[in-house]
Amino acid sequence: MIDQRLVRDNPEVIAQQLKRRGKSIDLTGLQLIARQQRGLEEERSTLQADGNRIGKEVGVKIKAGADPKGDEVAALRLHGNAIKQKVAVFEEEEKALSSQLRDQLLSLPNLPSPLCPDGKDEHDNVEVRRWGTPRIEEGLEEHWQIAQRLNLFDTERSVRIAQSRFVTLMGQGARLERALINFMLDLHTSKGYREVMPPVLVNTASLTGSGQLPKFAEESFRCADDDLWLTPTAEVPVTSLHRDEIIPADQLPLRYSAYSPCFRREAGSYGRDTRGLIRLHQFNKVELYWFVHPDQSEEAHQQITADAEAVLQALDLPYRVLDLCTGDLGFSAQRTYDLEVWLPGAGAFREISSCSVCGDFQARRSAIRTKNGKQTQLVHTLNGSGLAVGRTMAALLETGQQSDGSILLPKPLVPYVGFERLQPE
RNA sequence: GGAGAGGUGGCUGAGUGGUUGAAAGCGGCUCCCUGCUAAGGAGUUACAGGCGGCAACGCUUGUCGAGGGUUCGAAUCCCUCCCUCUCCGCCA
Repeated sequence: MIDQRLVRDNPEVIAQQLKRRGKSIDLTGLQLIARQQRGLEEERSTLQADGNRIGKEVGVKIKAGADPKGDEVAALRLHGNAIKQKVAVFEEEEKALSSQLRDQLLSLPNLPSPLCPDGKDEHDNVEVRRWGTPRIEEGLEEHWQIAQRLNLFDTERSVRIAQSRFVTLMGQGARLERALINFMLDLHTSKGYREVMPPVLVNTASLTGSGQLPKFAEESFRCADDDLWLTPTAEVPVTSLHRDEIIPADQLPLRYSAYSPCFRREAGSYGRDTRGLIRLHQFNKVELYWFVHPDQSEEAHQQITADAEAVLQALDLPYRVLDLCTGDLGFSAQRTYDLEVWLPGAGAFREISSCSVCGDFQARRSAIRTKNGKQTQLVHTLNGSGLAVGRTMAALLETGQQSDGSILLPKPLVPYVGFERLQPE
């Protein structure tokens, strides 16, 4: 959420920054609401101060021996009642304005960082570096072909169990998925991340706190009878780990690595990635999440990205890093690095991690602050996939394919999986 | 699902109508003392909004789970809701 003081005092700054995202928003209405609200607040609190004074006066007089039913006290009561009525009128108006203001503010995306490259859509993203040598060959299979051939999952039966876009991993496939989760968590915890396994059902406040609501309700699965949703990413529960908290400055940065299944409706992606592990309603992800002092988010962003890259490097998977342009930035992000892994079978780079710095955007929505001496201030938050597990498996399958049809796994993974290569069972 | 108890500041925990944003303790911060030192003393310390000030800070409003109500005045009384804990039942 954007600071409402900015809306009041410098709405043109917001408009200008949101324009970089490709959104032209007229904020004069919102500014008016914000200013009216503040005006009412001023009048109301002055009145309330009068009312409080009368209340005290009555108490003092009665204690001093005045007749509680005498004229003097009765006059004060009358005055108190009059004030009360006026306050009620102001209050009602003020509340209406406040909730309007809040609703609209919650629907505004974060302002892009000044460092974020300007651009319209994904074509304007800036490649900042590459790692590894992409395997480019004719005749390589795509991961879903390999998975089918090696019997790693069952998609048809998954429709019976659930729907399309669900997958049931089996045998070596299930084993590999599990190994990858462990591998990633071990790698991150060895660098000081605290491991987290959060609830995957989250309430509305949690989804609002990290920015998925109110705008993206149609992307999440909801439990109709409860105030609960299936989490689209561990970023949601981990943000709310510290919702409404003041974190002592000496505890920052807090760095978490959370495994969770993730659930997304993928509304509006009908024809795309219908086969395999790329786009599913349910997938596994290991998420990295930082709460940092506001001065440190810039360096933290570099570090969290490096920590995500470390997984790809350990698995020997070539990738490139994109600095997302303003037009491609997610709702809560200020700046984002996407990691795209090379898929030799598909012959393309594919997003496997998204590392974002959100500034105080989520912290303000979630009331997460830190305190240094007397000063209370909002923390900054960062998140990054470390990594999307299904897509990692896809990359491993395509990268490790051998001429005999087996799949060679990277060495560091072997102790986790229990075998060196996947082959027909 | 049944019965009961309870939700108060960063934490523990007092407080049942009057100047209480709230005792005490812990923790934090500042300063002091120091030959009895894994110590002692003094002070300070909630959050959010608004106004004033370059600032230190001052003034003011709201907040004792949430929302309503009674009252000149509510942490305290009434109503509704939410949540937590304990016991019983059921169950991974």
